[in-house]
Amino acid sequence: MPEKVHTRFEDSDDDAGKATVRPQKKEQAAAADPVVTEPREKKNKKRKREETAEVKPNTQRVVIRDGEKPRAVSPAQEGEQKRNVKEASNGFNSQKKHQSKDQKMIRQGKPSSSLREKARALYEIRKKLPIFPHADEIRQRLKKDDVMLLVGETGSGKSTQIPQFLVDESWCRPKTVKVTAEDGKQKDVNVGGCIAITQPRRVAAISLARRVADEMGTPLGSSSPGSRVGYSVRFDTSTSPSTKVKYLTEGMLLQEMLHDPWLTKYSAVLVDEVHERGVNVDLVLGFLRNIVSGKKEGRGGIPLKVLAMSATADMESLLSFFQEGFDNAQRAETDSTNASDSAPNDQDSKADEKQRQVAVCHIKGRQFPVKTIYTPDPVHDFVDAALKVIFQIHCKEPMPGDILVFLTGQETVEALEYLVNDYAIGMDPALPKVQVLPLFAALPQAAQQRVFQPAPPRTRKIILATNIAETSVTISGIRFVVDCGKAKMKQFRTRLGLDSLLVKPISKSAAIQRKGRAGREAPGQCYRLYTEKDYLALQETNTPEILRCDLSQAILTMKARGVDDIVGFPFLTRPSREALEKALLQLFNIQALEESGKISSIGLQIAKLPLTAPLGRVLLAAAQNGPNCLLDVIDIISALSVENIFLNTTSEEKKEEAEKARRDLFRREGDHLTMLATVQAYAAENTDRKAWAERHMVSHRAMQSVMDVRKQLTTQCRQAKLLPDANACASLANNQPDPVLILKSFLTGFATNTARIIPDGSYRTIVGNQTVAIHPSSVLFGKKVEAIMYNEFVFTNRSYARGVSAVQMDWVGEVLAGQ
DNA sequence: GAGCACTGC
Repeated sequence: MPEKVHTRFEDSDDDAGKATVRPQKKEQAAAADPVVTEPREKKNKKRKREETAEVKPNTQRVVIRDGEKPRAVSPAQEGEQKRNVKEASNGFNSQKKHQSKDQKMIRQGKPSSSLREKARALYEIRKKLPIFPHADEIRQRLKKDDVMLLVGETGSGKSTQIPQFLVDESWCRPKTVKVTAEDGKQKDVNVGGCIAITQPRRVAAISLARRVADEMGTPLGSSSPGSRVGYSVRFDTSTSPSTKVKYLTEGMLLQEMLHDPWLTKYSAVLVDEVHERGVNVDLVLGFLRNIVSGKKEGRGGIPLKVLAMSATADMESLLSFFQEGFDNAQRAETDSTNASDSAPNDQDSKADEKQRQVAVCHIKGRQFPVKTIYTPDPVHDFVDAALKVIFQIHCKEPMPGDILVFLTGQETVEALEYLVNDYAIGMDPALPKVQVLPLFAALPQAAQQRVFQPAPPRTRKIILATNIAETSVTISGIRFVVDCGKAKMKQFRTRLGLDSLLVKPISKSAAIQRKGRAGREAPGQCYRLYTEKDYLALQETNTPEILRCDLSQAILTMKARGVDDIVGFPFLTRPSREALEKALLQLFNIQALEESGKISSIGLQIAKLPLTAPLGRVLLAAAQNGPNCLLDVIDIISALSVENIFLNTTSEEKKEEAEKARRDLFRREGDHLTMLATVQAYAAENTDRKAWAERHMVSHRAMQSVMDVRKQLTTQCRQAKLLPDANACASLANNQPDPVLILKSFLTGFATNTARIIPDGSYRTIVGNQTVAIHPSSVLFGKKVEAIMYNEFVFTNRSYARGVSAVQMDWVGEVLAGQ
């Protein structure tokens, strides 16, 4: 029989009970305070003593330099990150004379003395984190309840500390249970033993893992079989057989669920940065709710602890989300017990009731006060307003103190950059100098790095940034924030099937996040280029991505993980019926779903690929056309799945230069074959790829990602027997690409993304008859062909097709007829 | 005549 595991309480601590809650006024008020009452502190001390006594040498707690999670500096630094991780995991900081001894100990799974020392030093810093006094409270609550929600402001230390608080809890130990397999047979399954912490970004997952490994005095990831801390992100997984704490991206956890829907490896899943509300986090939360509120058959009944962590206080919706899951389950259970007429005994039903609570906990962050200054009147031109505020700050406020300005996009950043530099020329020479630094994603890597370098003496840095500085990048030295109150947002319009990229007001929580950037190191000031009234009228939180995007991938993800009834899936925010239906239809059109709505074998294959559903379909279609075609299509898809492989051309002369440099890569068939030529030329370059990229005005950084994706896709296609082994492929390498076969493969996934030319020379979509223009970045821009196929349909100033190739009407007809 | 930000065995 499966080991029956009910969550029981080893103690009925009133204190903990009070804190465990449905939303109660009292508790929230108490929790909002910076907390830490006398008695609790004493209790913690006692608990800590107990713990120290039972700590094994390699569980020694450790470290942290400051409260903030060790965010990497820029997403593009990832390559460097990887290298750093490798260095950290190979060499540590051990002195040479200790190395062999250390390595021996590491092989045995024991921390070296240098690791322990480092950990001990870090422990002193950890102790000062705001979260630290809450360790016992968090342990108590999770011992009792399966679900906990935690609001931990920036700098509270939640992402690094909580896994360490929990890793030695008794419920965190692996157990062997009997589980009924699909074939009806009973089999032994190991359940639990590891804690997963999800992150929205790869850099965060890796750097958190590195920090926590240091704190725990254990080597990182795959560097040693005894390593207790690891991470898993796309292209880079580093874990060991002893991994107890694993940082991973949300996408990676979803991927793991494809093979292990019950997450049997894990005793707990901590979902971090829930407030960012990407699609993946919503899916993860839905799946987790199903697990915690169900019977956990696949886990032999062993609970999975779930801790959702957020930086903003909006926990109401999450609370009712999980509570609703428990309530539904309770109701279903009561119904079935009543039906079978066997009344549960009192104790059990009481236990069940208590088990189905959701704990809530608030932790104050460590943040300096930031004064907010609003404009008295609405601002019409925020670039102009920002210019004035920048110089007002610069003239009035003492040094040091850099200024971070939030703008909407490259265009406004560059406009303001020009204005500030222009104005600075006439500035009083007695004033400190200014250094203007633009920061946006499309900026080349070297230019992005300048933002992190210290300014020359007597110089104030003025960083003009897009949203990239809101979450992805942390810059030190900022004391002043100027917030225009707007951001460019992507919104998928279901009815038109197009993405819009429009400037929209930000939410209150985004405004708070931006403001917070001024108070990381000292008290700061935030100048909002809008009125207080406007602020108060802002939407509370960001619109969840699931309401703003094409849902076909999300739905395929659900179907592939056994959710047949999409309408019955617990969405934290439910998308519109129209959006769901549109996505189902789209999946049906590419044969990923059967008519019944069940996932097809094609759909299952697509779901395993790290691609959007249409691109996955293209890959499978290409496989039907033989290995030659598949290899070429993989090259193109790889280029399509990274942002712009061609460098931006700002000036007119640069543009000409670029055209010249890329002439040999240009293909008249369109962007797809041009990308193929580029990827193949880059891959064939064996001496200096970086120089090659520079010569051709191609982004070396983007091409490195292309090669990563290409490798991943090739490996997966081999595993799926869609491609012969490497040797056989090598002999195909020199074959000439077949443009017709390649483009027809693409049409299988993109038949509805097609347009034909009309007599006035413009293009109209074949399905829907909407006007669409070829994007200026396309090699077909300004060209007139019978019909076009495109990967993206985007609205900015007008409707643009991006990723465009020329096709023939009869090819489109063939594919559409086939659907 | 134009490119918010993330992410995937």
